[in-house]
Amino acid sequence: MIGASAEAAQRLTEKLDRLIGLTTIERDAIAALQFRIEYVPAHTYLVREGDTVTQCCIVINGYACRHKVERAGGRQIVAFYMAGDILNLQHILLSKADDNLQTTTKAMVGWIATERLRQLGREHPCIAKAFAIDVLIDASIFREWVLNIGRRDAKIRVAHMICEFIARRKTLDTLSSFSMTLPFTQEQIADATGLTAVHVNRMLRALTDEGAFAHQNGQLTISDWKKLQTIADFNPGYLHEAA
Amino acid sequence: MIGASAEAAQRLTEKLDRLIGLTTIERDAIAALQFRIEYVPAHTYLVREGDTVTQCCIVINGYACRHKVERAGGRQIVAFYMAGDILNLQHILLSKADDNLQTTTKAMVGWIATERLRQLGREHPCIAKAFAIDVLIDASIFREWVLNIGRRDAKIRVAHMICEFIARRKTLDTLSSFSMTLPFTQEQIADATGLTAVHVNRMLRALTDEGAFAHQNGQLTISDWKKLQTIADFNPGYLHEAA
DNA sequence: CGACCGTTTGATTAATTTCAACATCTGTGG
DNA sequence: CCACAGATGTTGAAATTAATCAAACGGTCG
Repeated sequence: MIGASAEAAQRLTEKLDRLIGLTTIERDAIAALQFRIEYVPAHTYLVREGDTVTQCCIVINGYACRHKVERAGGRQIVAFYMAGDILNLQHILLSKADDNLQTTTKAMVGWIATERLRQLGREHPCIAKAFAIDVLIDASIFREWVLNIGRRDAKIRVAHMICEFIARRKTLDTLSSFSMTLPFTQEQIADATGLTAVHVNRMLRALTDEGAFAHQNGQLTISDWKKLQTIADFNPGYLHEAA
Repeated sequence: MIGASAEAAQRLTEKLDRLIGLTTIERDAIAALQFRIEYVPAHTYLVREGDTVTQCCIVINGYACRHKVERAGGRQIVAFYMAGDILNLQHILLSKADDNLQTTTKAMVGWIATERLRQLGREHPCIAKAFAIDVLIDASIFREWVLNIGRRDAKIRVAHMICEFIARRKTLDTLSSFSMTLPFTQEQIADATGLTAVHVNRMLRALTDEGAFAHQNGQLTISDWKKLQTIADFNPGYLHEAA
């Protein structure tokens, strides 16, 4: 059993190590960071649009999302976050939040001053580089979402979003058949794909019918990962995973 | 009359200066950069998805876009670029292109090795910071596009996209009434908003009818900039312009 | 002039939303 | 342990939005 702050540091180390590889010195520097730990229920706002933000937030366990709201009240989720993800690295350089960060499940998160991360980046250029790469990959994902929502039909769109979630969680194992929990309500999938919950329900049904996957009670079973990716027009290049 | 490479440096200086303000030393460092100048026709590919990229490209005049294509052939423009914009700063850290860069009009562009920009960033941390801020603002714009395409109806979507273009071109003057050239075909607007050209045409008509703007031959006349922004649900905060 | 590209318009079709009802699951307090 | 309330999931029918198909119009360039 390690302390909660150490666990946050551990998650961050794993993530950055995956991105560029870390030396012992850099690992130690990250391990020395102090995170303020917070246990929050589902649907808790971590940052609101317009806030001036001086703390970065890392997910230790649970899930969170980033979303924006248009005038008529429609909500669009623009990103999902999971263990190890830093929600708002951008606040290292931009203080004003232009959207909302909210947990989607019960979660454990860690907070650390943006100034502390700036200092870390100055002292360890490779860590600064890893932060920058993380931001660039996020941007690449946003672009794929624009394509997904703008040009793919509802069924493929939902399948693609699920593929991306799986690809980001799986981290490297290459099983063709597996099972996992989908920690989203159909309404959250709808808000992420620009559809309605009702239509997402029908598309999940259609995907199940054609054997893309089986699902019940939020449990998703993939019998043929390659096939699902084909159905979803999913090509993971845009995730820029360490090969 | 200055040399073309110097003009590229000039545009870049203006842009970075707008983002964070530059010292004389930094300006001189940018002025010392050598750009390889290229005059290209409309619809020229500058980078293709899958390319390994070792040069960054800056627009000196004309317009370009970034786009992705889905399996069925649908094209989605995910960003527009104009004079002073660096198209692909991301290749300073990611070598693989995950989408296409293409001019939309005849254009003059300047190329410079990513390694040269990395060196510049190492020698001038403030320039590195300006690069990072530019990337972060781009990411913020992608997120707004996800919202725009995912949740706003066609008319507002088109109006919003036009507002963003105007806001990025206007740079600070606060006229309420003005006129400008829209350098896009209706098909390009369609590819950027996730609609068809036919429907864009009808939405432009509807916007004209309700007095959002007048337009003919690609010339756009705005009589009430505030009103257009209201119609478009356009709030420029996400552009993070230097206030 | 004629070909081509982009724009405009109308009619029809397809995809998705909306509305409404009901079913199922989950957590909580009695 | 059960009953209940609230949230989530499911289904059907109608309404709406946007796409598709098709044709004509307008300017531009060789």
